[in-house]
Amino acid sequence: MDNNASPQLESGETSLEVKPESQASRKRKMIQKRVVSVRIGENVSKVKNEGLPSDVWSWRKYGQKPIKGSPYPRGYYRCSTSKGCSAKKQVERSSTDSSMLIITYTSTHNHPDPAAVSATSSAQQPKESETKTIQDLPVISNEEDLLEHAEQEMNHTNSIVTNDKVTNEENFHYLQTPMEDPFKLNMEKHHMDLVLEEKPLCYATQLKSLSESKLEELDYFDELEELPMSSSVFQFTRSIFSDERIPVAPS
DNA sequence: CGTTTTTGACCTGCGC
DNA sequence: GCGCAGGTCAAAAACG
Repeated sequence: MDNNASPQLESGETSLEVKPESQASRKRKMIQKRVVSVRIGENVSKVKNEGLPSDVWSWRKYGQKPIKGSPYPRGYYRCSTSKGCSAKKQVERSSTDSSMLIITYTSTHNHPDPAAVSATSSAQQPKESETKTIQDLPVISNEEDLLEHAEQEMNHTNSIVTNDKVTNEENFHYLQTPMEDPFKLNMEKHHMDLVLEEKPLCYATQLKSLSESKLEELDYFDELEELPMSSSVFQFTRSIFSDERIPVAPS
């Protein structure tokens, strides 16, 4: 069906391997992954969306599997924005913190940012995709849904969860306040587009300066391999801005 | 009607 | 070599 053809070619599409050590200990192949930790805490009710800088894309769920160490299943999503796009992401809840969502991005988009594209066509939004696309989005309605799930399992709303060992590859994780549906982010396709406007702005303000110039570098490195950046801000920036904003030069 | 979600089966990689 | 676990595919159902 897909043009990708090969079924388990995941490892084949991306030759960039990251941290063989941590990955090796994990299992399976090691492709370039970006792990993002999102906290769905009490803010869920106030914060309406996202947290994922990459939800400007459309994702199609293609699988779900229960994870051994975690009581929560993991959802597998593929980019549906472009047919041949190999970008994928996995969404799962932290086994230790039910209020934490672990989103793992794999591969990169081989097509321009949908938001950027539309912006381009409109000859507007010269900016990136950080704060765009909000216009088409109505308003979130699934939030309630989300809340239900979130609240049910996370009545204890942790105040600040550190990214301890929460993840496996933990390339970099940053906490946000948004919410993502644990395993049914259908909203993503519908509402995620508008996302990033409220909270991201806060960071954007300061990060922007960084991102504007660093972003390029970051992306660049992203493609190369993980950067041993020590600055938390840096990491954060990367996560937010470069996560999926990878220009991906098809060359 | 077209697209996405759901769900079970199948495949692959790793550890023992 | 076997078993376990993770990741993906594919058919059917659901949804807009």
